[in-house]
Amino acid sequence: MERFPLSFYQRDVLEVAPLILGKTLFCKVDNAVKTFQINEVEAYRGEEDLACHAAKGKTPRTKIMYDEGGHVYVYLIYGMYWMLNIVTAEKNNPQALLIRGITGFNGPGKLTKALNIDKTYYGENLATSKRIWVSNNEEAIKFSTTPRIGIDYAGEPWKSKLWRFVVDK
DNA sequence: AGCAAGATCGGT
DNA sequence: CCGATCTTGCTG
Repeated sequence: MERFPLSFYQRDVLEVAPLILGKTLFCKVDNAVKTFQINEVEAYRGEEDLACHAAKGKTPRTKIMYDEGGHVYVYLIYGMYWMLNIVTAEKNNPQALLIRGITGFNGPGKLTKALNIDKTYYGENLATSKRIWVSNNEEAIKFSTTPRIGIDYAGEPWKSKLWRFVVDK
């Protein structure tokens, strides 16, 4: 299956989330390309979403979210865990999907450690990168939604939005 | 220049 | 529940 082009990511993050669930993530680890199924993601949707880093506007860290969808947004949290995100929507509409789970690794900090993902992936283009991309497959999946994890500080209505998408077992 | 907080995780 | 660990963005 061919990798998704940038256009796949250039629509609302709430549209991309269910579409990307169950799809195949390719990542080069120790010089070998490995594949994983994406089974948990969270949507962060624009400056109005107080849980989204873009709520603070465009900064050196968040500027990639203002670029067109299909790029990678990586940042360090708690001084020790890299978070892997995929930017969605059109240019200047800052949205991103946090990858929280893939086959074999549940938890956003654990999967980036397993894939050796760090700040050097910031801005990577999923349509042309040689070390990370996503492709379609024939998987038929069902999913459930829940509130997002660890963002209670954002308050209502954001902390209650059902913007965490999980593949059913 | 200094500081508080954070999209986590593993051990008590 | 608590600590590890350090970048970021805000304040002064």
